[in-house]
Amino acid sequence: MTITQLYYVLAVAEHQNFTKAAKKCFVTQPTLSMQIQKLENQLNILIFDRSKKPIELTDVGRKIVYQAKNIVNEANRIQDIVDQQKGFIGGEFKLGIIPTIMPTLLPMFLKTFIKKYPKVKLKIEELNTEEIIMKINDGHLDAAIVSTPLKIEDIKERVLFYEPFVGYIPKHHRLSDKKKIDVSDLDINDVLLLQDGHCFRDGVINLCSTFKNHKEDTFQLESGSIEMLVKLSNEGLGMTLLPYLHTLDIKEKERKNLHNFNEPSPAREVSIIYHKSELKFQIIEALQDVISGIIRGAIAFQDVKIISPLPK
Amino acid sequence: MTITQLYYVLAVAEHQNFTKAAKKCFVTQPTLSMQIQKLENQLNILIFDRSKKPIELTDVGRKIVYQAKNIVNEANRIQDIVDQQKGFIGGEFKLGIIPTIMPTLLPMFLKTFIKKYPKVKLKIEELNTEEIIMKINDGHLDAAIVSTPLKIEDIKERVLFYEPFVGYIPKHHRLSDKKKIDVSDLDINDVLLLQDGHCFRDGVINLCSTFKNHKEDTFQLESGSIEMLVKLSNEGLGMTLLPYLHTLDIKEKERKNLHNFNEPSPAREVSIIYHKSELKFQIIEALQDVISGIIRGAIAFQDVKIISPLPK
DNA sequence: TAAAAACTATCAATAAAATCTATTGAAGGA
DNA sequence: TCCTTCAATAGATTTTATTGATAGTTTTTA
Repeated sequence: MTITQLYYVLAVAEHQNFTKAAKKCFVTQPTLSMQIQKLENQLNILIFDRSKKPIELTDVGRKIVYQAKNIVNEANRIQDIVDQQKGFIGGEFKLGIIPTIMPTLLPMFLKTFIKKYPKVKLKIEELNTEEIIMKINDGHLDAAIVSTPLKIEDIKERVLFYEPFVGYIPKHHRLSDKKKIDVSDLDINDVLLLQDGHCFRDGVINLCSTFKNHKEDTFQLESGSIEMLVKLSNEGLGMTLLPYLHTLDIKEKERKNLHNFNEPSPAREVSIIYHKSELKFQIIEALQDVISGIIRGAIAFQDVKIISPLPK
Repeated sequence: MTITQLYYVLAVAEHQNFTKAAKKCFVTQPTLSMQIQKLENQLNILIFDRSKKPIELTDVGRKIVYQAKNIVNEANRIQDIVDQQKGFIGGEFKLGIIPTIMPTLLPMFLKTFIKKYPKVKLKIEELNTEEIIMKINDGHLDAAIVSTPLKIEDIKERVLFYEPFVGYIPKHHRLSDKKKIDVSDLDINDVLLLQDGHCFRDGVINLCSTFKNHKEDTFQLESGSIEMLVKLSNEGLGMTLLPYLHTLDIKEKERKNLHNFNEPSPAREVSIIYHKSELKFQIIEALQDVISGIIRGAIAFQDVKIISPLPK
């Protein structure tokens, strides 16, 4: 059994077609056919059911593909280990970012980063925290930028910055006259939230529950984007909370609706997280450096109180 | 990079000698030298420092060996997946057992097991807990039967049974008139112990320390086998404690010296432990089944209190 | 201190394998 | 029935792994 054979199996499993898989592997179709047959003979089982069109995996085949993915992933890490040793900063790097951080942070650091580290091929994906954790664990992501602390086994966290929450309070709201708002002013039933699955939603709920009871299960408007929250709020549907960086995008005439919190302002902790194996650690450090540098100019630091991003 | 190359690297890392490693791999020494050189060239690093005698790993080498172990282990699991699918339970299986369990438990289950699973080639080794943990981690053992809980990272435990402690109290001993003894009766200075390195010794010490101070560093008779403990005890050198299964071997005329504990009787937890990668899991489950079945008939269950096998 | 032993690297030869081109054969659709 | 699609097969070719012999070191032994 060779790693190459496993790689071929994965290609066929993915494309459900020997010819296409062969192209992806830069070999001819007979090569794939023969190598996979050889593996099947050695194991004395069939990995693929060739009678189905398109080709399907057998039951064992499915298990073998799962394991083969593991093996190929682990094998790829050997090169990473070597790169790390050499201090080489380059190669492909897959970074996940949660939706409420992506649109504000990415434009701030991306240009600087690719200029400083031109050999790194950044592949950035917008994912929610749950997906990110899975993908870090199975090696589909090298690192991610999320709201912390998560305290997950096998995953390390490095804080990038603390992003205060800012209240967005439309005209005629009961709080619109207060210059600075306080956590104790908040009422969960009056705060517009993001849809389920966003950790910023959970952070806000945690913040409100500090003083009030849990959310009542009455009708509640929920939105998929922070931009939309602002619009809904302008319609008079309630106040909302924004992460500080999002307030930089608020239009001039709406800025008067922004109300800072009394210090210590509630804030979310934003970190870069990665697997404890610390593969591609040099790139992770490079990212941390660049982002921290950029942020130092953007967020004037204040006294903050970190709100957990975890549900319940 | 091939799995074979990684396997060669592991062999050399283990034996610190190309020639011996080659023998273990059933190839000639030049094969190893060349394949490892090829890998080193491809990665453009040195895995081994050949200037040292015996050969040592370089810093990167150490990391690569760690990862190579992962990969080779995961690769071996492919065959296990196939075996599992076929319901095949066989192949070589290396089992470690601690000295205080070996002589009583092994005869009880061995015949049944090899009769039920004739295709499994059991290789059983008597080792102490420390050695067992090392060998499970480096893959020299597939599983082991030890006293638990150990709670060691990367090693899983499955409880087989709870084995109560039984007092062996010779004539004229201060406790020999009590029908049932109590933990609080014990005095560490009066209990014959096994030599250092036996976890049963540590268990007994833990048990005694529950009520008394630590062992005083005066002269103390210590024995290497439980059989010997009984003999020493018969000589009037003190009482001793036996694991329940050992009491089944006590001669008829000495049985009157056995004194059970008041419930909850102190007991040791006996488990089968194995690496978290769960290689050869079907065989581990088969062993568990057979042993649990046998034990159900041998130990009438009672209320027990588990004593930790760990020193201090 | 010289000789022997132990050990790894190198070389050329060879056995084994992976891969390629060309072709066949089977299944599905027009 | 005749294409088209696609995997399997055959035979040739290239690549790779392995071997035995040997050279060059270092370590051990006498």
